[in-house]
Amino acid sequence: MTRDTDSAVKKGTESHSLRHVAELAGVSVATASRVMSGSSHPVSEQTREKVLEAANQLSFQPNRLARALVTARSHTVGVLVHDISDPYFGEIVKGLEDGIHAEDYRLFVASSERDPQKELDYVRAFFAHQVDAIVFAASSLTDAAYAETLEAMAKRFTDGGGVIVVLSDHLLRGAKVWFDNKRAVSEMVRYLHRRGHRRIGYLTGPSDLEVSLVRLAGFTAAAEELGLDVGPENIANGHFTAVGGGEAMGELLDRVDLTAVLAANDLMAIGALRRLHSAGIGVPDELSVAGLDDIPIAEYGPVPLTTMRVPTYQIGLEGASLLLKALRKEDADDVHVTGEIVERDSVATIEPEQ
Amino acid sequence: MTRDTDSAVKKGTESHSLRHVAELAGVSVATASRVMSGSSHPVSEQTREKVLEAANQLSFQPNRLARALVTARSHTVGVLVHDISDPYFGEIVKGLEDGIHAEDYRLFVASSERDPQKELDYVRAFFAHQVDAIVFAASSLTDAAYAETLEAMAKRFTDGGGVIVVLSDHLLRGAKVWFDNKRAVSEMVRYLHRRGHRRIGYLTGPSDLEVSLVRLAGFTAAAEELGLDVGPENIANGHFTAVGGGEAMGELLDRVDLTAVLAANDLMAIGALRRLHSAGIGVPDELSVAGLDDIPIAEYGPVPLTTMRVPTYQIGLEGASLLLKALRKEDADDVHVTGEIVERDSVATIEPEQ
DNA sequence: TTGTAAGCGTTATCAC
DNA sequence: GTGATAACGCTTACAA
Repeated sequence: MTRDTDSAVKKGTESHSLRHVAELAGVSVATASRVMSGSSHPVSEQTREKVLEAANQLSFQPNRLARALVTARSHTVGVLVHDISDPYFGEIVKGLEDGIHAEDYRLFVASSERDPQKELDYVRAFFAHQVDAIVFAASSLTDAAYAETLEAMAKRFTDGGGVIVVLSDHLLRGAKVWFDNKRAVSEMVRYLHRRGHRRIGYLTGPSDLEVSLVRLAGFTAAAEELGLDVGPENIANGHFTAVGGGEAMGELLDRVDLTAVLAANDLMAIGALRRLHSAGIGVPDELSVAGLDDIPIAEYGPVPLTTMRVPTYQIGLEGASLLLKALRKEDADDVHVTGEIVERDSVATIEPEQ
Repeated sequence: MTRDTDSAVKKGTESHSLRHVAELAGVSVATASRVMSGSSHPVSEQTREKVLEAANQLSFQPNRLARALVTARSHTVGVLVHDISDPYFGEIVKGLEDGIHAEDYRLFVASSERDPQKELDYVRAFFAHQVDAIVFAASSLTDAAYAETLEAMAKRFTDGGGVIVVLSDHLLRGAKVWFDNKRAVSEMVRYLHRRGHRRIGYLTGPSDLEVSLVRLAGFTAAAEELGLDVGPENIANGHFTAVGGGEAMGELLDRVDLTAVLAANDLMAIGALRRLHSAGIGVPDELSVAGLDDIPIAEYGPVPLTTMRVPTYQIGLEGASLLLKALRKEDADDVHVTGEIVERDSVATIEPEQ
């Protein structure tokens, strides 16, 4: 019961299968496959050329889906981010993509918007599409039911040979590219201290986000270490946005008298900057402001922001490298990347008091 | 020659196939398929429940690759952008993703970096992965060999039932979401004119990019229409970056005396802003500057930038809707989206001269 | 309403 | 060095 044996060598517009190539080359499908897949199985040079010629003539493209079905390797990777329109994640995705392109892997991208349900949906969808690896670019959410489900799913995935890479603090274990958020914040606090600041405020992010907690820990740890007098009144929280930063800044302004404010991320710092601007408070003359991340906007804000550069592109690239290694069953250590302080104009050097 | 009939109902950690579900439910694979795929083929309520129960117990996830192989629908879409770390594309991708998520489509993302070879590679890879549709988010490149190859590939793709969506000026035809770049620039010129400006400069982008040409055409058309005196000396070109904009601004400064400068995009405008700032030229008091796109940075620049908002998220969303319609063989008209001018602080109203 | 079996486009096993 | 042919996990005639 053949379908269209006759149409064998029709050089039309439809997509051709290995069978067409084989027929045109006058060889078996098996042989054609061996040539096209770069198999190690021997094929005579003459035959190889015939096949290549036929494939070329038909513009043959092997169907990766079919190949995936039999090899159990889809050559696809799923990456989960919080928001793909955020350049932070955009850079990571770019690094990942550049890293896996060479080995001919493709990237599925999903933006969860920090919605636990959506996040689980996307991971499930990745599974359905048989991705070889999943990259969690963002930190995990702190929803209990979500955590449990995700962990169970991850276990099945890795047990089945799937690779998990995390590029952030995450409840899931897997190959990890590691930017030490706690240490980064501590370092920024020490930097401010070095510039003479003693009364320092902190704008923290939403407490249901792991990063928020970690970064906050970095602040309190450094404050304690340096013997700074920071109580709860020195800390205000808001969303990881400019608006959130502005509001938090407003709170702090009402509560305490400070010489410097550190924000949990640049967006919040920019919001703080704008708030101070509209309140007529000069930066850095009356109050210093520092951020964290060095997003593109940081440079162009009302006052060029002093912040710490998180090497996002590199994180993506290292993640890709780790992922590829894991896929090859090579083991590799977690990678630790470090940021560096980018000094711009938002922090003043002052005479230390007390 | 059965493989592991015995392991039928093993509730382990490996991934299960329809066969396992069928065996656990005590039905045939066909019946299980009919339930899981939501087929219209009748299945008794009792059987359906048994199957659902079994699937649930095994956490069964249908293998989309296998399904795609037989239905010739992969439920994947590829999107090609110039740079995924650019929020312009990030927003589009987000809109696309949100739009196709509901219908359970997944998104492959590829960043071509405007490299013709890379772009073709990615498109070929999309084909190999049997995407149902390809979205060209960025304008096409103007390389002749590239154009020819791409056109041939596109023809084969659409002939085979593939859907092409373009979200920008593109050599390829397909469902189109349309932002009239020429008109947008013209409108900005008219806006500057309304604010009293007569001596207007233009910072244009690289001439090997279609958008550059189209936007430039918008400038010259409006200038002519308004009887403005703009010769070649009023136009400087540079890359679509802040650095490029700064350099182009420098050129203009050396050549002509202007009251306003329009940049082909916001990044260039910001570059111009910075250049003017360091040259001690006040914006908007001494010179007005306007951009185009309304990227996130626009608001936070040295001077909040007056520009035109390109509804990127909406473009993505409409693109998704068009794509879904085409996939359903419904026909739909191209969608025309419009931008609106966002007035900030970089443009002054002046007394028209001459 | 259910089941049997062919087939999607590959690769892999086994003969020759 | 080459070729049949059985998978991979699913859908879909066609039968029953």
